[in-house]
Amino acid sequence: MSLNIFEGLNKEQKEAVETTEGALLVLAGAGTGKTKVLTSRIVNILNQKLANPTEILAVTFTNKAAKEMMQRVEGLLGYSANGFWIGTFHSIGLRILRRHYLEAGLGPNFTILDTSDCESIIKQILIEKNIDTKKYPPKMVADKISRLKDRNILPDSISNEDNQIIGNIYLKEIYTAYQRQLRELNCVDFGDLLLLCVDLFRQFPDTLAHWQERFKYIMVDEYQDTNAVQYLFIKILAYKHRNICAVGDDDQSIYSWRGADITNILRFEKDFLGAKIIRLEQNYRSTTPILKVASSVISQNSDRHDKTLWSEKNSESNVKLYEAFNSKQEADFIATTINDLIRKGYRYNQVAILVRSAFLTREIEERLMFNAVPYKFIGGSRFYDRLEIKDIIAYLRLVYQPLDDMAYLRIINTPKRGIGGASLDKIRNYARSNNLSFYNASIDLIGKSVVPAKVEKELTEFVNNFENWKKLLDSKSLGEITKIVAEESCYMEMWETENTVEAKGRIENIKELYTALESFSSLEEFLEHVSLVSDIEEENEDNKVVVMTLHGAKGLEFDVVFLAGWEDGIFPNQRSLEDTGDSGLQEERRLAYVGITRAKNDLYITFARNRQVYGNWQSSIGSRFIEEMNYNFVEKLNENESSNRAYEDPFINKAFYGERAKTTSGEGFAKNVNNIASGLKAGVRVNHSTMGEGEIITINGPIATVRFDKDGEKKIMASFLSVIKDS
DNA sequence: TGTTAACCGATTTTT
DNA sequence: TCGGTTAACA
Repeated sequence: MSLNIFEGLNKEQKEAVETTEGALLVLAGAGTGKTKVLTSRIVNILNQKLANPTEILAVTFTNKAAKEMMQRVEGLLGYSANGFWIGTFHSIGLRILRRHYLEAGLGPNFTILDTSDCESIIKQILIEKNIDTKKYPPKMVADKISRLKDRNILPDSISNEDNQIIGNIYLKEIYTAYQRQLRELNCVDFGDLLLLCVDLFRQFPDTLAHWQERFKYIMVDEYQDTNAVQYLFIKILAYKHRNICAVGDDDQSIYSWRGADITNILRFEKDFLGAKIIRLEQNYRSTTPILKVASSVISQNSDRHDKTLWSEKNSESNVKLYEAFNSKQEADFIATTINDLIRKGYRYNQVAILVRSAFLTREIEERLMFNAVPYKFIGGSRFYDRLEIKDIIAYLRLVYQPLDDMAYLRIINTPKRGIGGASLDKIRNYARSNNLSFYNASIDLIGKSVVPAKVEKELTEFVNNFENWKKLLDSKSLGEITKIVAEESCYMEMWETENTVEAKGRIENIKELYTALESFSSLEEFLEHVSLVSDIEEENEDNKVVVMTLHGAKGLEFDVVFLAGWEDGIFPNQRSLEDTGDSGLQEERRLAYVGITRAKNDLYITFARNRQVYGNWQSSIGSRFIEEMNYNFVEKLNENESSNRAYEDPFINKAFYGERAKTTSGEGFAKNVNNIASGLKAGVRVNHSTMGEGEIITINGPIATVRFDKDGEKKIMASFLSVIKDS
């Protein structure tokens, strides 16, 4: 057993596995076998008896990655890895918080709120503070707080710069109120899972010492995606033994907008002095042409660890580039090409279509359907996020924890029980003044005639139901209990009476939930799973083409990949450039790199010169990333085809085939092509849905300066303007 | 309290 | 264009 873990490892991989002591950064390019290194390394440490399984901490970002690591370790060891500290950052944080909940200022059995729960709390706070939620959407504010948490900033330590004004008050006030509210509800959000851990370590040195002592070896996967808190969490824990191994690829850092800080990986050597760096550059996934194209694009980025992937998989087949006249033609090309591939012996599930934004899949899906290509879209709404599932889970949460006001509020009037805003206000007041949860207040209120008799009757039934359901916990399985809950609450009936296709789907989902529940041994375990895991395990190995966003494809590989919608403005995404300038462009480029390196054998890149966006046609030019590709390895599929030259605009053709203004933020004529095609230019009278009519003064790419008849000069998004035709 | 009409706004989403 | 949210009604 102990000998064969080195079998099949290349020199660098072997070195990484053998380097157990000190700080080690493994720069693992796409497809270079990083999981293999991590798992072999864990097993090597165990084999050498350097540590017990519980003294090794291995953190990942996704449950999927954690699960895979677990399974591969088990495969190498030959026994179960249950009890190993292999998990996502959040699940590890949770494990620690559960043990130290009092020190962390939490109650027992605290619950984890999802993003939408958090947003509704923020919304409540904004309304209470008289802030216009149209001007300051709760989602935006929640996002700001979440980013602060990513950076290890609690309300007290917020800097002046970060303490923005929201309406008439400071962000700090909202953040403080939010945290107070979470604690009152005995809840944490995702950010808290790590933030509170780090804070706990800061406040309780003994507790920290215990964990520092314990974890002799620490490993971090996808290090390029760590945020400041995660970095701190790891760094603090590694302080005692100083054995930290980070594995990642700065070129695949694509989550900065979620707080990931690429500088963590870029400055690893400075943070961990004496750190060793090992580069894994041999790629076992893609053919040489694919890697050449990937390298040529990513090498345009300035802020990166230099490395070059190579492969022994040579191929005659270059990367294929297809230019479509419009998005329909692009989608048809993809669908018919897939059908050709199937005829050549490929299976549907070897093929993936990846796009920058989810809206791009709409037309593709339509043409796939038209051309009878079976597909599945991955990403969309997650199982546990579905309305009906969240409702049922709210019932279960309230069975488990009567203090859970969020759950109560969600379902008290679902299905309709005639308990609306007015009655709820009375319950809320009673609960507040008696310091009770909504549920307990409801129990108290029965017989007090505070609420109308009809409401009181409904409340009685509601409470009685819950008391009965609680009694079932010991005698029945979770699936059975849930079925009883769904039926006795009349929740199922609500959908059954609707009798639409949609309602039928919801009923199916709920039934699927019954089944899924059977694999959990306790309600507690299930509720924890729901909070930290986004989806029910998908075991279906359907033979279908996969359609998803580039972000969703990270970590996956396919024989054939189609990268669609490579148009400037769409990819790289306009907003990304506007918001974050050059660093935004670099991240988009990394996204391109991630997309390209998903392909094992065949890669198709497509773009459409005309595309319908939000109902109106937009003209675009090819993505600048296309021009960055090494053309020795690119085959233009329709270079001389004249049939799709219906849109013969010499200006646009020049923009695509000729030189382009070399700017990072996309200024210059290239981006104005869209505007010119839609008739937007200086001097033209335009209409804006809220500002009314006005005249364009200047226009630069997506931003137009317009003198409005009513409000004077304003900068406005060009896409929101429509040309007024003179009569 | 519940239903309908207009209105706005619109990337990416591992936990 | 489309879907989610709000404001106005019945």
